[in-house]
Amino acid sequence: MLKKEELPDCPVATTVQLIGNKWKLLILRNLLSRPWRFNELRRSLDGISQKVLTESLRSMENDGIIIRTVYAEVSPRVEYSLSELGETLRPILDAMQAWGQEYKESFE
Amino acid sequence: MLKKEELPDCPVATTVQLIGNKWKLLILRNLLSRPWRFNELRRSLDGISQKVLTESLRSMENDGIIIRTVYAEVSPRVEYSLSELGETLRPILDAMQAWGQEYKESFE
DNA sequence: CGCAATAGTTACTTTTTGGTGACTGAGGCA
DNA sequence: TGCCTCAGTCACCAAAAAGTAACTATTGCG
Repeated sequence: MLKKEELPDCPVATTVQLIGNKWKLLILRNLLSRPWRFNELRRSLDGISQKVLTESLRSMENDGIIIRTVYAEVSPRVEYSLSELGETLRPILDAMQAWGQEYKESFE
Repeated sequence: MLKKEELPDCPVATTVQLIGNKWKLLILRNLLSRPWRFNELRRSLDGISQKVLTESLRSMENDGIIIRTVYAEVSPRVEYSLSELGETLRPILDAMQAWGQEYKESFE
């Protein structure tokens, strides 16, 4: 979790620092609908490497926007879900989704 | 300007491909209020190098979200402003601004 | 026993990105 | 005359990000 002093003055810059990155945004897009397992995310995010996926998940967990839950099962199951804070990011992703939709439709 | 075939299926991924990058988002934040000159942007975006600023501006110009206007004056004046398409990004930046604000306030 | 799946970590290499400094050319100013 | 500003470009080098491959532990299954 970032400390207050490490945050930029500008609110947009603050948001960008936490989620202004390709893979984090795509992970969030997935987690908005339901919890996802590690390998499930990996298969869904075309082109992401295991390393980058773990690094992104760790970073988002540290920032308090996602929650990692380990189920003591066979075989091991780890689920990633949005925290309450993560849920509050939904309007941003919704706006991006809407814009992308419009943009793509403008080509038809 | 990207062609339709180069865009990912997912609308969020499409948006991310165009503006999912630290400096582009901060440039947009500035341009939402008014047109900015090159060196004015450079001074405002703390830590950006001239190279990265020009590259970001060129890329956004190619994608049709900003407009570069050269005024034949002494000394040369170049202004960057949002295109109509760029204007439609406002809700995304607004959502990011609102979230960052809330997030920062949660530390007080 | 040996293999498969899960969810990683670690070390090493490669690719991409970004930074630095020099240069442009036109006019303003002391 | 020489230096300043503006808005860049270009070449080169360093740093950061990402890819790759090997390895971990656990348990079930045939």
